[in-house]
Amino acid sequence: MSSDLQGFELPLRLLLGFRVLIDELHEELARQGHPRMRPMHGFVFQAIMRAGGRYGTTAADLGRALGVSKQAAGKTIDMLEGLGYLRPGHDPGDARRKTYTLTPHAHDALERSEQIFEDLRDQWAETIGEDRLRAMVEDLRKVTPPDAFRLDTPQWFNAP
Amino acid sequence: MSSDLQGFELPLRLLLGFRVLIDELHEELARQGHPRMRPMHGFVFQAIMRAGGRYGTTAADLGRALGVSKQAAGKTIDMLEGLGYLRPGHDPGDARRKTYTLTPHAHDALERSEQIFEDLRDQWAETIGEDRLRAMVEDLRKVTPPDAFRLDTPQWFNAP
DNA sequence: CTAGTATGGACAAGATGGTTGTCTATATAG
DNA sequence: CTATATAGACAACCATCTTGTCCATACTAG
Repeated sequence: MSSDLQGFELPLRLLLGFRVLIDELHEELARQGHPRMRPMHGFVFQAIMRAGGRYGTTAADLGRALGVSKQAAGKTIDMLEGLGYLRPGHDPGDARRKTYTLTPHAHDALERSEQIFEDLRDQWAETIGEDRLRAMVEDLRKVTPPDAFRLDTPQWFNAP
Repeated sequence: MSSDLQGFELPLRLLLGFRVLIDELHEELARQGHPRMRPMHGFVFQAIMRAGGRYGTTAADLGRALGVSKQAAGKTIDMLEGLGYLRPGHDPGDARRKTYTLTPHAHDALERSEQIFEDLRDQWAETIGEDRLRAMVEDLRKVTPPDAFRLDTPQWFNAP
């Protein structure tokens, strides 16, 4: 980055760091049988695991978890179901709820993501040192909200 | 963040760190007379300053600099011109080029952004320590591309 | 000088991914 | 039993970026 960015360097490096990890994750995921996974799908899977109830997660649940409308969440669910990552079900105690749970294919994607992130983390540790990397994450925890799972609008940096 | 994210923590914290800075920047910018500035406009201003020629930057220049189509860049330019951040001009040596340069209002926004980022940086330094913060940026420099000004598609984490 | 090629800008159409609003069916609280 | 809240389906709309086409201007090789 050229010298004239000065004050912009901290945010920019954070964004670039994120991009580097995410881009490499998805290159590798594509090689490992998940070519259609998109950058946010891993987060969506996590949200689906945690947001729902006993019998799975509904579009409304997911929308609340991700901070988007239930309609937007519904479209994401349709796509993921089409890709074989979600399986529909129902809640025997509430006939309104159309639930979804992760398929084995989705669990495979999550496990591979974990492994790939771990490998990338190890590469970073080799470059900057394990202690420094640990310090970085620890420090970031101190300056970011503790439980920010919602990213609020996924297009937040384009949003009006 | 709950414990089960494990490997996702590094990328997530990087993204959250970026969001925290950008959100606070724009809250403060709004207070300081720039309520319509959007998260990427600061980067666009930087790109406009550096991407063009002697007489300013064209939509095609900007598109190349940002990694988007010239049409998309043109729409961004239209919006920024409408907000009073860009002034049209022309290149006396090339009648095809419709150039744009930053207005004083845009320079004001850039200066205020610099100042606000500096203040936010100081807050972080107070929380985690000046040395640790410096180490963080230094380390991120080592693991990110040196001159990545292009963010390639601005919607990269939604892109197909 | 001229012919061919490259580039800037305008315009239109389409994809994507989000929004709000409305409707019906089911649940739940009083 | 009635009133209210919520799930889901459907439709309309909006924003942003894309591709493709077209014309005017510039550049380069002969």
